Amino acid sequence: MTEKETTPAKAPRRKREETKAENRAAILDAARVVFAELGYGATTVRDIIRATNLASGTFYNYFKSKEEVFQAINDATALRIRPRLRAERIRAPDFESFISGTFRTFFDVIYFDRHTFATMRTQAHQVRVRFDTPEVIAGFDELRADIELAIEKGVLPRTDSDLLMAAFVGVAFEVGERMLQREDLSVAQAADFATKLFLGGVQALPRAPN
Amino acid sequence: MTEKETTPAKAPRRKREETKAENRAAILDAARVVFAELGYGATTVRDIIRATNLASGTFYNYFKSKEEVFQAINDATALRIRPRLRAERIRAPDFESFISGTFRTFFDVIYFDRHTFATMRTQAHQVRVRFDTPEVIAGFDELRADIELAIEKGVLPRTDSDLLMAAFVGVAFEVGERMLQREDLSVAQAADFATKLFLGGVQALPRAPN
Amino acid sequence: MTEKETTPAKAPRRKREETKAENRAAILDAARVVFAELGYGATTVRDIIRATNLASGTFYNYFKSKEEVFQAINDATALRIRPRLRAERIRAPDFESFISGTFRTFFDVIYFDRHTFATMRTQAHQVRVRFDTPEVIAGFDELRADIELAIEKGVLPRTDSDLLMAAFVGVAFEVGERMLQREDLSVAQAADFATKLFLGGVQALPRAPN
Amino acid sequence: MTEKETTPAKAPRRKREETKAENRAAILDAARVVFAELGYGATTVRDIIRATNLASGTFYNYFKSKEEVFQAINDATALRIRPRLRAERIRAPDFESFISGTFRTFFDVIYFDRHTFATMRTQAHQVRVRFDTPEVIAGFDELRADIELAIEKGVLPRTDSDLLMAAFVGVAFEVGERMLQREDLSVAQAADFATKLFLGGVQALPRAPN
DNA sequence: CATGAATGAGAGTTCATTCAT
DNA sequence: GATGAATGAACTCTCATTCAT
Repeated sequence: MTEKETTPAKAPRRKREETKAENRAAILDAARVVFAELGYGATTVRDIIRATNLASGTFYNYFKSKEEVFQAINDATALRIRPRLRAERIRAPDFESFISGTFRTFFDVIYFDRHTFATMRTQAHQVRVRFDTPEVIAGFDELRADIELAIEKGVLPRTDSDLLMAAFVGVAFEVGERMLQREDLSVAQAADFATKLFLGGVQALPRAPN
Repeated sequence: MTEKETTPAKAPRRKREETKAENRAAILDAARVVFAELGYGATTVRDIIRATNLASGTFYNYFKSKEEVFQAINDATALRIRPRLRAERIRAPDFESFISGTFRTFFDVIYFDRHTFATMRTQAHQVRVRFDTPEVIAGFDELRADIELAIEKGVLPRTDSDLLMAAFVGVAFEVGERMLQREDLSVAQAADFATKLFLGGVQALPRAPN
Repeated sequence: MTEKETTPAKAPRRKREETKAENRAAILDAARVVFAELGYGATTVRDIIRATNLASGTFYNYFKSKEEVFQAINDATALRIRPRLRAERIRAPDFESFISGTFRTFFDVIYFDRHTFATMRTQAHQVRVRFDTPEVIAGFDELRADIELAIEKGVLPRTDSDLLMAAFVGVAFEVGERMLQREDLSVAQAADFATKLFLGGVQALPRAPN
Repeated sequence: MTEKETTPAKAPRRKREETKAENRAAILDAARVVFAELGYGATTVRDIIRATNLASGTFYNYFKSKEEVFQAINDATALRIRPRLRAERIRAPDFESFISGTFRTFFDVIYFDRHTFATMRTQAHQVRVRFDTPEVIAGFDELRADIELAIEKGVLPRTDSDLLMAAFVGVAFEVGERMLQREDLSVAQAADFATKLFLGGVQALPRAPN
């Protein structure tokens, strides 16, 4: 019924909206790959369109600029990471499992998205670019709130929560990147390593399987 | 004696070479600022020249591309960091002072260069670019060798030295950046924090002054 | 029937393709003139665009470089010359008419294109450039095959066919050029001259009308 | 004496003039090579200087532009060819030896200069450039005067002397070029071929050694 | 005179963006 | 709404030329 007449062309209204969604998704996917390959600053709108099979003009029906695309990607990434991190923290019974759960979740996500993150490393001899935009970092910011809560409760020493956050982020991104580079490291192992380092320092680190 | 007065044949030559050195420095300085402002990928050679009062063609008397400028900046940075890190490690009597000395030195250097590093953060919605190019990383690689040595000697548990390196780098850059952002943190405090985290985990962290 | 009226969907498309064809032709025409005026080596892509009323970027929608334009011009020229030369040779009953037909055809074609070829000479103190690119030469190469055939058949002495070809080409281009320069020489006269020279040497040359 | 004091530097006056002559020659030699390699239109002053070990500024002490260099080269070439052609013509007892002597002399000269002329061919797929500038052609123009003289005397039929000249030039350059390209052709053979063609047409051509 | 760095015009080319189709 | 050619600004880089040394 709905398909019978309102659409003058062959495509029913629903089809149109599907196409729109597909085009938008195609642009976002292409942009993720291209940003990773060329770096954000160096990629041009044309680079993004080229990685798509859309016409150049079509891009502007969806986004005004590469900045807007970037924003959209980040929003989507944050949307995937943040709820999971939050759920993890809420569920955690103690500080230890709160830390291990956070690392674990983070490594899970980047492993799932490894194709996007992986290409980011291939720019040999070049500057590394990390997707730690404000939006992504914001996910960790909630974590700081919890750190501060833990300090209040006496579970953690009354330390500089901002620096602890920074250290957390640094280890998460850096160890995560190695995990993606290497083939012999599981998400569990990476999470275990980071967690032990945070809980007990180098002396507490897991023995290498070797 | 020969150095006392202006030899008519030598003075001019000296003038020329001085100008060249000045121009080269002007380009490097401008590049540092512009890279920081626009991000490495987005800056063009013209952006660099514009930040200078040289003619466009002059750039190419000194560098072939922005990549080469970047390389030169990094080489200079590495040249300042690596010898100091190496000296530090050699001097260190035990693993603890080896770690603390390394963090301390690293934070010292980036604090000294804070104007370069600081501007790098201001690119609001943009991807952060880190100056961890191969050359800089190489400085840390020597550190990995020492980590492995420490493991051999039994000073450290037989853990994954690659991941330990990664964690080290992550904390150094991330905590270092916070140190530069904030006005209430000394090099000593940042180094103390990072060192304690590495040696004893979060429980060992220093109490905040507050 | 289907061709009778303007299909609202097709008319626009046709317009586009017409414009494209026009632009391509405009570039080729401009290039012919500019190559002739400045010489091939000295003309720049921008010179070609300037001789057009297209925007600079438009050039690159059609050609990648001036080399490619040049190629296109030659292909078109060869396409006009070669089939005619071939037909001529096939039709020729004996060696004499084969030679006279070839000269005649060649002069015919360059006379038809005289506006292109003529301007080529005006570059006063400059090196002359001849449009004897591989493609054009290839037309003559077929002629060499026929020369060799004629030698096999005993119609021609067993001489150096490569040199004979060279002489043929030299005379064709050089006499052709004079023909275009002068106003008192018809295609027929030029062909007659060249043919007689080839068949009987200077003693056989036609008497000047004077 | 002359060396003792007027020259403040170590070089005596004579030395200076020698140096000047050397520099001028170096530029001309370099230009010959470069013109041949890149084609006249495409070569830049810089290309010429680069093929020299002089500084860029030095060029302008000798020539104002590449046009001027070109002029100088042609003058020199004409100076080498024209007197020889003239001597040849004067010496020739009859029309036959006049033609054969001219071809012979021309092929002699380009063979002597084969390194310059040879490189001219290597520009595969590119437009061929010939050094038949007005100056060089002028050498042949004197030949036309002789042709007309021969016609007056009745040695030659009263034909179109301009076309005969053109044919002469065409064969000379084209056959000459083949001679340089091939390794199995002597100057004598090439001259013999061209001469026989002019004197008796294709039927009179020399039998190939094969 | 030789030198070679500085200059800015101008080359080739790509880009973001528009808009007729 | 999709298309893709046109546009001209802007980019990378080279050039001819000058001139302090």
